[in-house]
Amino acid sequence: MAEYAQVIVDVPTMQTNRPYTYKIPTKLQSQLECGMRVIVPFGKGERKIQGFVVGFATKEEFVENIEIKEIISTMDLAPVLAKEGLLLADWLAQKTFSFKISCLQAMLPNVMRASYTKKLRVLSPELLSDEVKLFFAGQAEVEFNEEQLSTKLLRELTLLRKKDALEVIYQVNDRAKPKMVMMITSLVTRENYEMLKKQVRKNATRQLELLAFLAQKSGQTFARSELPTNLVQTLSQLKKAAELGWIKLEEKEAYRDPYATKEVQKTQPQKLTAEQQVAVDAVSQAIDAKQAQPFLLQGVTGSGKTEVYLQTIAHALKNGQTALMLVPEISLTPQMVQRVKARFGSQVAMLHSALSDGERYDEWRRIERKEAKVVVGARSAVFAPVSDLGVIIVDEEHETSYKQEDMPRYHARNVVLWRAKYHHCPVILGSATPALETRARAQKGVYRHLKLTKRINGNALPQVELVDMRQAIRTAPRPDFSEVLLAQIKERLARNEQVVLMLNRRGYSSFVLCRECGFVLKCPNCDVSLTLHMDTHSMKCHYCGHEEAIPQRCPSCNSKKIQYYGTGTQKVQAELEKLLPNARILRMDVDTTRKKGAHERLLAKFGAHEADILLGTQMIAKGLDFPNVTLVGVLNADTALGLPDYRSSERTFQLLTQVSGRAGRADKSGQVVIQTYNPEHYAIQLACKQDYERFFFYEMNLRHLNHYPPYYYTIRLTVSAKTEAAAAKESFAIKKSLDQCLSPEAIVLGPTPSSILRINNRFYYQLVIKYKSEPALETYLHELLLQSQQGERKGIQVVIDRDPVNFL
DNA sequence: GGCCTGCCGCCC
DNA sequence: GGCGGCAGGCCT
Repeated sequence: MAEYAQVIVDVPTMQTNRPYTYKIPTKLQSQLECGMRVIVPFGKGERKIQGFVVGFATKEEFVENIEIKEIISTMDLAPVLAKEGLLLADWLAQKTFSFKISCLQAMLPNVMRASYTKKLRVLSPELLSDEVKLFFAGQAEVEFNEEQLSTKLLRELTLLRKKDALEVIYQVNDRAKPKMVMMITSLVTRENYEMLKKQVRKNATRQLELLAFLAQKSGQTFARSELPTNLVQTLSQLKKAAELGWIKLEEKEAYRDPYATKEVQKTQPQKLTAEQQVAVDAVSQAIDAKQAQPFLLQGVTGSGKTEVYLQTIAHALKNGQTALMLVPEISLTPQMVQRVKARFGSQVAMLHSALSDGERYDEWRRIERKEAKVVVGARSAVFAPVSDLGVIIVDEEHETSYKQEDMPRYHARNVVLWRAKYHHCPVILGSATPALETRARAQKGVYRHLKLTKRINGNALPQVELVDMRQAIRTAPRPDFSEVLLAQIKERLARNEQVVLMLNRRGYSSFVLCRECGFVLKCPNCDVSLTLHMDTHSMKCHYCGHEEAIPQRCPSCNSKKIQYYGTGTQKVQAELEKLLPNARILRMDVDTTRKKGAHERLLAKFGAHEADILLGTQMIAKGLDFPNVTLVGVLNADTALGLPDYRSSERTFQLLTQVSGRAGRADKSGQVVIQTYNPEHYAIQLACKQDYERFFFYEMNLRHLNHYPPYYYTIRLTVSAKTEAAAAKESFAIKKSLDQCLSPEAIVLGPTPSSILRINNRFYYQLVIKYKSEPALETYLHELLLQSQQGERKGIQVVIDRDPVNFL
């Protein structure tokens, strides 16, 4: 047995990718394993911190003349991370320029992240001054936080500490406690009942009642809560009953099942179309052959991708294997979840952001203990502790929400591909509008290309009509509604059918502008205008959360001619109510869906036809399936097109194609109306025709000409600081060292101020590196990562983002 | 000379 | 984050 353990330590703001060596105390020699969490002393102050055991060493393996400290204790009886998780963390840290500790933490449920508390304890009470005594208020131990103390008190406390009159205690708190329930098995039988009864005092009525109760439940196991409370009040009474041999006691883990209340009707596999059958067969063969083969399943909306997913999952389960399915957070709500639950019942574990930390931990435990064989979840579910994976599915694989925006900045799709290699299992990347990178790999044969070209019900794709707003605005009854669209809406309402209206939120919110002097109300902390929120009657900043009252007079010129400009969902709703006073309108945006479960409730309401029009932002475009919706209107197709992001065409195309697919999914045919100021733009034209293939080749050509992915790799460096000068200085310094390490083939854009220079009183500059092959770059960026930690003290932050999903 | 303060490097 | 070390400044 090794004497020493390698530990990745969790020290806030001081992160290394180097493990530290600790001595294993004899009492832990036999039980310590890789992947366990431990508590170790760190630094001069012997501060206690959490760490992960990632390896072992013997004395010969290191020749260093430093004092080796001992592990204090373990936090786990069994490893919380398997070997796969540890290997994956190494790979992630390397690929995403992240600290290993952040990768390890990302794989565990939140509750396993240590929380630290600091306490002061009195050793020599006689040395304390009156002020310090007041601080302790008669207690021997007090929790404290430097920031909350006056400098005078702090100085005094520091002095007392030097004199050993006080000591600081660091504590690591583990919040991961499985909820336990006491299970009782009755050992009282008809045979021994009389005998046991004789042993009880005649006047002990409670005991006799209990015995009678147990005789009724003979041999059964039940929770303690099912025992009438008047029979057994305390745990010691229970234990006594166990001693007498009346019952057997057991502690069992209780799970908080967030879906427990809902009864789901079980569904059977549906009959497949020829195309679906080809897809299911291809993936099933790869499952049987244990091939780590990725498939691109490209199918128009309504072509039955989900049924392909479900049947391949069933195939994996039949082989005794498990399955992992990722869906975008937004569509993780009602319908997709229902369909998976309906097929696989209690074998399904759900992981999504609406779960409480406790619920999430319970689901994680169910997976780890192999009680759940099918895992469905959003981005972070990609780390679910599933073993023996048979197939992994990524639905709507082009969704940008699969990319994590903070450390570790991973793309779930890439993690999936890694895990598939590890488990030797196939991957299905499903989408109607695959990311260009994905489709390009299918072109090259890296992914196998499966196509679903027909809608299941044989319906034609919806008719799409473009409205050129440059013309239409002249006769439009309201600036956001053309005559054509309004007429179409009225027609549906008359037929008692439903309508979905979408507006692009980006650049589409209400702000306040003074018509006298042109003053625009801006956030005091960020370089953005404040957005009007009618529900709270206030002006809000979407970046830092700043909130203030709606001005009655212009703060600049004191004119009363200050009014709302632009269009938010709220304003559109108000317009719509004026145009169609009898229509029932449901608004769905960030504001109306903030509360837990609100998203679900709104959709259920719309599904039950309690509203005629669903008005919302991007979130309504995804995965919804309402048979009675026969008209989809897009109010502003092009607001995203003008953004300085090379992906804006791709985004617009995807969004329009997706939302168009929402119309007429069942027996009724659908109509789509798209209002735009750029009717001739290729992304809009081709989205109208639902022509992904032409869009793909056209866009690929542009990417090739402009040196963008998938022809080039990109890395974005963002530098932020408290002053603009500091941010600029640091970013130019980085640019200089980059020039030294890069080959002439690489392209560096910038440094330039970010599109929003100031957010929350920090200034942002950015650099973009475009390259094909740069052997020295990865090493340089890892050095930059370690270096950037020093800068953090001076308030300079550097963020390295490989393959960023947006350039803003 | 003594001691407070700010900055820097290191922590198994 | 926290601690010791070290350099520079000002007090008595």
